[in-house]
Amino acid sequence: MLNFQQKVIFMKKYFDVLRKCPLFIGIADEHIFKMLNCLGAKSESFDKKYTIIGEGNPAKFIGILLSGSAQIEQMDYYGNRTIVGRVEPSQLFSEAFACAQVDAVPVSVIANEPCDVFLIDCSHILHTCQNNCSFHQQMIFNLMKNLAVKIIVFHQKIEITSKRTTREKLMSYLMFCAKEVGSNSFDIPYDRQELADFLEVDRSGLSAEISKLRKEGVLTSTKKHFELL
Amino acid sequence: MLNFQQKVIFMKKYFDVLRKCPLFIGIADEHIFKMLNCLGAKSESFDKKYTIIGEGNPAKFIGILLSGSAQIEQMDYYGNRTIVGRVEPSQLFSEAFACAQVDAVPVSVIANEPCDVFLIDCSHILHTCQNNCSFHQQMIFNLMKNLAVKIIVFHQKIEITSKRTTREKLMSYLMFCAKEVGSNSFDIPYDRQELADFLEVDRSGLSAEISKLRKEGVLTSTKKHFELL
DNA sequence: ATAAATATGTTGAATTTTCAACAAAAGGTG
DNA sequence: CACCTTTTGTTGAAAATTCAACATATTTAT
Repeated sequence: MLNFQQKVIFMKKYFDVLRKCPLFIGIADEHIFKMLNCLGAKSESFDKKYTIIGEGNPAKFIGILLSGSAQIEQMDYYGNRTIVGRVEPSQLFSEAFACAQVDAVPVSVIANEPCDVFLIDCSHILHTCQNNCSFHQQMIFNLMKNLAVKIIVFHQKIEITSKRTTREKLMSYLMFCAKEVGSNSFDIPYDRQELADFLEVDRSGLSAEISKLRKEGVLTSTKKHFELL
Repeated sequence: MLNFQQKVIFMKKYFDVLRKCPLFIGIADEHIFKMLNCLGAKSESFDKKYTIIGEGNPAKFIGILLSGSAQIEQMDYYGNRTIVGRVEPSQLFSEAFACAQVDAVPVSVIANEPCDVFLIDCSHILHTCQNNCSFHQQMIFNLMKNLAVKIIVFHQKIEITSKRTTREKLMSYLMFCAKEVGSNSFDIPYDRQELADFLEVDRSGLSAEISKLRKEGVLTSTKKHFELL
């Protein structure tokens, strides 16, 4: 009951976020509420650094991030972290694992800041709902497109991390950021350790490389802000 | 007309391959022929080393590999090749780019051996066909699941290539292969250069590492056959 | 405001990779 | 079978990464 109340609060508070969610593209505003009920969305909140979805657990839920930001992380048995990607409000997470119905999610989804989320039981997405909700087909189509876009993002990550040197990885990444925002001046979402874990390099070596690039006049940077010269 | 004849020949010759294609799961045999026509599938053949889909071109087609094998390759501006993955008969390729409707495919699909393929114009998949083919929804669903599985595969690749040393990358990959076939004795699909390009390491260093592992008694191998001890 | 905790930058040594060049083995072809 | 081509293995030198340890900012909490 309490959860139901929170769900209603979230739906109102984050309506603008929800209508931008890839899951609801092409679906009229007035139907989004109905669908979230139909899908049995559960509302949850997570504090900074908390695990939203834990590595190794079965993939039960598709997540919609409503506020805050989260990171997709992979850990190997040596404890080395790889940051696979980042989740911003409106975006889905864990949808691939839910759709592929994997026994064990190979990543963790970690809250970077306090996060509000909706979690949708994937069985409600993969099987038509009892009410035979007419928007289900549109949603499957949306999910399909969303997954296709995520694969493009993976290709971009491979293009960056397949480079052999820290400098090349960093420059590939920064040039990609610049291209994306359409400016040589931009902020990156990662701190140094996170950037290192995203680029799959050593943090201290990354710091050294950034200093070197500064001295060479290739870029200026303060913390998370970069400018390519 | 000639192409239509070849299409019919392919449909008959490769029917067992087609019915295993992720696109046609849950669709009765007798409907697959009809659908391929409905989708306007084009049949094509490629010789070894030929480019089936070229990097930089717009994503127009979803491919179904009927025979042979193909590789997904990425090239950077230095000419360094990264092998993203491999395509075996029955599998789809380029479907993510087609579904995401990208302007420029970021990879090339290269025939490893002589290949027969079907190419389906993605507009026929993304928009309901004129005949309002009743299997279209099932196909979208299948495509969605297929894309989800491919994302899992990307996570596996990242788990392997995010390792920092050639040895760790190699061992991760080999252990993954062993797990997949359920035996410590298995063949890999790559030759040395291809394996190096898949693991994103130097070929000669990879050869040296394999030799070292042999001497240490960790594995035996001849060409593409490996056995973990 | 101060202390504590976290993040970033710096450095040198050890390890590892890459690169280039070549040798040896395997495969294909006339 | 001999020749040519391709693949694989080997090596040493140069370059780059990682690792550990520490210095310096910066942020957070009390």
